[in-house]
Amino acid sequence: MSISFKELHDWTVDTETAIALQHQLAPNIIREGEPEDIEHIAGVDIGFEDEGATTRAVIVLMHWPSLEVVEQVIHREATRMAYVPGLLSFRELPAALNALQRLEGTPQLVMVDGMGIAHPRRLGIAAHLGLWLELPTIGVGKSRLCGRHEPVGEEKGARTPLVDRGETIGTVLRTRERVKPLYISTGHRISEESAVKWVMHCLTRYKLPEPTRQADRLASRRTRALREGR
DNA sequence: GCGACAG
DNA sequence: ATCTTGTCGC
Repeated sequence: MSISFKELHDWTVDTETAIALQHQLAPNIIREGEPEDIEHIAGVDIGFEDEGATTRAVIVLMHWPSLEVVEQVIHREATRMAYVPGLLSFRELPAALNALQRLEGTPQLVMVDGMGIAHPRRLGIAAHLGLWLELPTIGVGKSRLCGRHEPVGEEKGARTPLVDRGETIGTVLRTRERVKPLYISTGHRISEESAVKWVMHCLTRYKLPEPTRQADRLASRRTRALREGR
């Protein structure tokens, strides 16, 4: 897919600049909407190799509603920044964008590992990516960054709101029985309700929705093959 | 000042 | 995130 990459080549910034940028960008996030004419959904997964020196971005493009993988991209590049809670997007987005640029197809919805607006400054990696792509995005987190919530029901589909400073910023969702719940939050151009609905739509027999699960699976499979092959 | 802290 | 084998349980 074609994207505008103006600042991408020197995106490394210091902590204060990153935080200022988040404060500046967050107000532009659109927390409502119902993505339409969905034909393809993309899953984004970021991993690290060489003790963190290399960043690996995996993109999986999947057809809806068959959930069949139609395209995949694995991109590697030098890691730019260290991990700092709250500044994840500055560390992982460059690689994700370069990987997306290599994607031939274009998704109408994107799912990302991590938070959408369920972030201290309401600009988690999924929200930041959505703003950049101007596409609907959903944050699919495996653990909590901020906010509090009541215990979640045990049955699949059980949910409870994630609240921070009096504001509902996401949904804690049980995607499978006897497994830790996921933290779903709006990224951009989609309502919380719709975000949860799409995650549910993409669930099969696993904890993660297919887009991110397939991206994860592809990442570990290739990494393993590479290791065993040398 | 003391914890908490996506991936 | 990543390092790592087997093992207990639905």
